[in-house]
Amino acid sequence: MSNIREGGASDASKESLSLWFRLLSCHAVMLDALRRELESRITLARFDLLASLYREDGQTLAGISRALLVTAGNVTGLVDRAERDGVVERRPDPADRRVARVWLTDRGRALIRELLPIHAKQVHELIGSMPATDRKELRRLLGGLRDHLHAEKSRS
Amino acid sequence: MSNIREGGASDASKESLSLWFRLLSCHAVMLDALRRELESRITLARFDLLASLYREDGQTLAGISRALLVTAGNVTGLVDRAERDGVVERRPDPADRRVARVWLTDRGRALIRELLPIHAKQVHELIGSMPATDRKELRRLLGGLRDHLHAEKSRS
DNA sequence: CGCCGTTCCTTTACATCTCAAGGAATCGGG
DNA sequence: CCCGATTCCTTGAGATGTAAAGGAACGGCG
Repeated sequence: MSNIREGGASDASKESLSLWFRLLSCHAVMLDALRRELESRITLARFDLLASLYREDGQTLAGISRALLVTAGNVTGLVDRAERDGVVERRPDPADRRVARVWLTDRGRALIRELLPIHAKQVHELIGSMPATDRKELRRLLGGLRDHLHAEKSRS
Repeated sequence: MSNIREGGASDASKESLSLWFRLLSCHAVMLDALRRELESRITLARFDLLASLYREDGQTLAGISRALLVTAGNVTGLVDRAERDGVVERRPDPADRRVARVWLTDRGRALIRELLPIHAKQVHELIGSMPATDRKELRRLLGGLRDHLHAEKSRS
């Protein structure tokens, strides 16, 4: 009704901002708690790397970059350090000499197998205190937002 | 009903994990879009710093650390670089010689005044494509989760 | 075959972030 | 007043992240 013209944020815009701040806040607090839980064993970035490889071993660096939503340059360093510490290894792709595929070592697989349930438990402890109804609804709406965002992104 | 004993994640735990992954995904995609919009003018971390000071000028480093949910050591460097670039300045606190308070310079204030509406507009463009009803509900539920998380944190 | 555009990975420079340790100043209780 | 605990900030090492540039390999097309 009002705020058709500019000159300050509209109510809808303020509401979106508030939603975004709340999402940021939830994200930061949860990350912090998860970091504390796993930090003595592994960093969060490496956890994400190993979890992604556990889901699909032998991914290319470019694939990992897309899966983890980080730049390719970042993945190079992440894999370097993980390889140095003996939890993954690069192997050449026989069909394409540009490509390096990354595989879990036995140690890496054992580590991520051990940590995944701890991580899941921690996430559930953080979120589980919400009423089940709200949790279901929140999950549904976040899925909707995620889909909207992806649609938005592919448009540009 | 089932999954009382362990041996794989329970349904509720899987649901929590899924919720968390969706939140992570929304966070990453939105941050990426926001970064692209502002990146030629300012980094996101500095934007957060200036926005926080614009809301309340003359905060202490410890206060900024709490407001931005980052470590004190990080704030030192962030303020160092912002000061080097002339958008903020440290001034001693007359009542407590341990404390350095951070103030926006005129340039810093002009910059954040210019960027805030751009940022708000961008956030609303990203989120606004959701149905208004869902948006309101999502905002409400994120508020609930945030409060649950804070309650959880203060317990430990 | 030969060239051109694309994809894949790495490298560089730099900003951001954490944790841990430490120095300086304040505060509170003897 | 003095001393121990706490608070505030900085420093240092190292991991994580981005953007940008560049080398190497692939693939298609004339």
